[in-house]
Amino acid sequence: MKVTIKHIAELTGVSIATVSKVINHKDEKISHQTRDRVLEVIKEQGYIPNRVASSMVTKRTKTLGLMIPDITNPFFPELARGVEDGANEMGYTLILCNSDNDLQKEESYLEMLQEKMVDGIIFTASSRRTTMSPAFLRLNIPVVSVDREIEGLKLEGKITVDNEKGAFEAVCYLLDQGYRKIYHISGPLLSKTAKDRYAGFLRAHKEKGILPIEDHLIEGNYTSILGYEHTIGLIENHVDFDSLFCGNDLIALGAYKALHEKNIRIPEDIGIIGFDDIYMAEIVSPGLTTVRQPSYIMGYKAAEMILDLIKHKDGIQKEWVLETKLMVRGSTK
Amino acid sequence: MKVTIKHIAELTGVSIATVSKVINHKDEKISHQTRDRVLEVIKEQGYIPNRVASSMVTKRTKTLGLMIPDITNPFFPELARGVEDGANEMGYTLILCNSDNDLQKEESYLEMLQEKMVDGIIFTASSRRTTMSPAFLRLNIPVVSVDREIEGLKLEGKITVDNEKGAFEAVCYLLDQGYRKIYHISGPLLSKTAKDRYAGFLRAHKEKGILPIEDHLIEGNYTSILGYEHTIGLIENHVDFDSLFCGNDLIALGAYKALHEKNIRIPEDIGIIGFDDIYMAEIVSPGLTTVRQPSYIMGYKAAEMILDLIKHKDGIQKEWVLETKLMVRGSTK
DNA sequence: TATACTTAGTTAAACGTTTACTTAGATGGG
DNA sequence: CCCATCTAAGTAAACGTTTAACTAAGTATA
Repeated sequence: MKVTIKHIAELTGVSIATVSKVINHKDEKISHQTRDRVLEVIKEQGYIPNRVASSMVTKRTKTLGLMIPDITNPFFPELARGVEDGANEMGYTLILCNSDNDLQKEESYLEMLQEKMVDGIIFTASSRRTTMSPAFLRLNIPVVSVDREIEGLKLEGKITVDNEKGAFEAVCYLLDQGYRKIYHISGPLLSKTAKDRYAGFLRAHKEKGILPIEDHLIEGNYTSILGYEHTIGLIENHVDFDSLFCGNDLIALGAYKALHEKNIRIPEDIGIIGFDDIYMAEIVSPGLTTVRQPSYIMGYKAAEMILDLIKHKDGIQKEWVLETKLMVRGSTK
Repeated sequence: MKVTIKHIAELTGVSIATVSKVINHKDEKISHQTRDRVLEVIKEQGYIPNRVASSMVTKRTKTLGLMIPDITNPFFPELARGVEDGANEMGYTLILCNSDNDLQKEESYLEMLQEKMVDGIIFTASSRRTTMSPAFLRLNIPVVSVDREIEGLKLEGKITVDNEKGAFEAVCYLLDQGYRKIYHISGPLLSKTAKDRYAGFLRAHKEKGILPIEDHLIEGNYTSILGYEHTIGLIENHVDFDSLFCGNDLIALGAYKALHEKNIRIPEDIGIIGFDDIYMAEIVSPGLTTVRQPSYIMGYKAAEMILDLIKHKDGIQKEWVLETKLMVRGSTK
């Protein structure tokens, strides 16, 4: 049978309240002798506190929910790691939810998390989500969104990156290097992220006076498969392009594959810029020039912020727009 | 204030037991009318059951712990996805723990998981773990180990891959293709996984009568950094080698980088084989020949197995040794 | 008509903690 | 010596469920 606080109390010859107090370091009013005796019995019995019982009364589970589209997408492990490290430092634990960009799955996970009484949720919205469901709005725990934002919704906290500016700088760089026929393979355009990156792409052209480029947009879905296929498409249709600004690195790596297959050189024939700076961007040859997102930091900050919200700290900054950084490597000349 | 089963009972005019029964579909003995009325009130009030409270009495949290070294290592997201999908199908939820191959962190997570009363733990041991701590042995919930096993320990369940055979086949393939000077950059050799792969490497040479190769082993740590550095080392020390059998794909990709930098062609000058078949193996150019591990399936099976163990199903298979598969791509001739 | 059985519930204990409140005894001040 | 204060505990309610045991009313059986 499992040993409980009650057993410890009996064995030590004190009340359970006393045991509870020493466990929780509320022991200013406990004498050294009793405290040491309790501690000794706890150790000898291998007592492990039952946190579900204490959650019952404290109404805190010390658990956070992390909802992301897919941990298998290389952008997310870093972010998840950041969240986990931040949470862990404060003694919190993380429930992982992969929504697969599926709104229904997202909803059902959201409900599960509420049932499990998590103290807060860190949320990277499905790229298909454009609005909030009633279930979401009914949520009475803090939520902070990371990376992707939902237009028109006020969440408690928000951590994003300046996607428009990041894209703008990347495309400016391409233009400055002399590339003139840039195509953009984007993510799904109903997500704000993809829209913002496209907006940066447009503004760069506008400011540099390079036009028209209306048909230089190809909508993808952030996967390397579509990156590959769209690039193959461009080549086989003899489209005249000299560079690719990809909505993320996965798309860019798909493009790499297509170009390699067609024996087109990077960056001599075609320049490529990605977005995210996933782990592989550096490993691949040539190294992928890309817009770095501080994904680990985003996760870490999200954890910090949600913990502050949970503790009702005030005066905290509830919105962070982090800076991107252009990482110039070998895929651009 | 949060709405509880008690409110629902009052509003409907029945006892809380009745409400509980309809919630849990133990309603054979409940009339249609009351059931519908209860359901209606539940909906209208937006009632969400408090699973912490029910865990208290059922002694089930419907939560699993997943302990892995690092979700940031591309091998693990797939595995984690498999676990999550398996767990989710049965209404279970996953607590993610990254041990960083740090025994102390592993211990403290283990304790946390016990405190949170998870119903079972899926465990990929730290590569540094060679023995089980008392905390681990005290565990009174099912544990299944995936991928890495701990020598001399009997866990309830075990899911592995035949690493020796996978390595054997890979190295045989290299030898069959005419490669004769194969170096092996391994993982940390105190892990059984790394040892087994090395054993396969040795056996292949033995069976093909190619010897001696005692000094063809370089110990790495499963990171691309060491893969890169060791390869650079080989080249700069003018070691005579014609191919690399890498302990995992990350090492192999590090080697890619080194070889590209030194303008050495793959596979013409140097052939490379990796292990795992991570996502990138296919994307990279040339495609990486590698030993595929069914990581998603391993995770999924682990989830299945632990759920069976939790339910005390008997007659279940408690040990799976899955097959690897050599994926021949462009990095070998 | 008495008895047994069925139906549709209700009652109350239990799960393992935390915590506000109480208490018994010791100490100190006037 | 009496009252107030302090110290080191103990008491018991509460958290929101589940579930075994009970019950009251109706129905079928002999």
